[in-house]
Amino acid sequence: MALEHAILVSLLEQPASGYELARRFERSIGRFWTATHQQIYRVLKRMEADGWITAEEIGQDGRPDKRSWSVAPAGRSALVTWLRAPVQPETVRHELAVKIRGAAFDDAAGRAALVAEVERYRATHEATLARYLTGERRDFPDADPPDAQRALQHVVLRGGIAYERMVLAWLDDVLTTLRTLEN
Amino acid sequence: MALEHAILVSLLEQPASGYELARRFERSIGRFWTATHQQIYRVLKRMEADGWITAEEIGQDGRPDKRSWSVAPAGRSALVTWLRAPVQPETVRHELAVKIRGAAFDDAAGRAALVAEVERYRATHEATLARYLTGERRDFPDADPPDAQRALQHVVLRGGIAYERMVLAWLDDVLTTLRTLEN
DNA sequence: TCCTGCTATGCAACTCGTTGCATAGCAAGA
DNA sequence: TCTTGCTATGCAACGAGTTGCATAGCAGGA
Repeated sequence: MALEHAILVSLLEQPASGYELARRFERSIGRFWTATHQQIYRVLKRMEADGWITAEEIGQDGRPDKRSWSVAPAGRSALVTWLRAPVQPETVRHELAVKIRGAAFDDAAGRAALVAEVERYRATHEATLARYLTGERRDFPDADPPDAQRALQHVVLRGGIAYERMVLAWLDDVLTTLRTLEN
Repeated sequence: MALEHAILVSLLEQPASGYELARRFERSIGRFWTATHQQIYRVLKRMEADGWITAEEIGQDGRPDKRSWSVAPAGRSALVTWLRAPVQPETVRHELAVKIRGAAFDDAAGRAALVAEVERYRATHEATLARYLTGERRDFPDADPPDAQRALQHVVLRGGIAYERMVLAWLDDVLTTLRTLEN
């Protein structure tokens, strides 16, 4: 219900083609909202029909043409309306937590496999944290960024960093707990 | 794709009716997996057809009959198969983060409204943390719980507590940032 | 007495998200 | 030369999740 609005924010920060949006959703925006290129193209079409965004055709030689999308006034006012509506409680899907509780109904071999899986999972989160920290040093070197847009981007990034640190600490707790059960 | 498995774990921990499951999903399981009663009833029907669970009819006077579900051997082996498969990367939907970045494109009045909204949101998370801590004191008073099932439930609960603490700290950061922008 | 809320289950319609596939040309490496 | 991978867009089908509504009896308070 809010993919439209995530796209509006991203396009206001910087106009983009569907393909570029999909890559942003893999990177920075994917930190708090995931979407595939299919969803994005479908929603872009609907948003164009609603007059929320307008396209500029860009011919490129050697590559397929692309359509660069910008936010129209109607899109901007739709965004503002949504911004001022109450925040919906977040919906959570932590598959790993289900598996951890499920491990009580598997045997020692299954729990050993889960330990390996948690270690793999931990490595991906460690890599994500490293990526965030690199991005922070690159994009926010000043202690006090001046404009609102950058300050808000930074505080959201700090949220991502805090989340990853919390996850890593918890996964260590999980590993300790799982290993204790093997004795 | 994994609601079935969350239900299997819950029913292995304790058999339940669809209605009771729905309440568990509002409470403890909802910490890491949300589901409405509609989803649950539909999935239970499919799981019964697949022979994963069996029902025991319980007649109650003064109340509608209920069907108490237990996990059949086929369900248990389906769970074990799933437990040993790789964990899918979690899909995130943080509407609030979208709104925070979107606030750069609203005016001072809109940002003031967002501050109020973040405060309301913060209060719900503070209440959730309090609920978790109360539950922890009630269900895990010992330093070292003996059996695997309880130890695993506890480590998942500690994850929920760590998450809520992280969110509260981040929301304070967000409020400070938003208020700085007003000057 | 009426209204609200709880237990208990379910249908129907709709939207959202996922997966597989298709096109098409260029660049770079094996 | 062949294959892989990247840019760039899209269709079709399916599965998952959401919303509104319906039934039904009991308990408790206004």
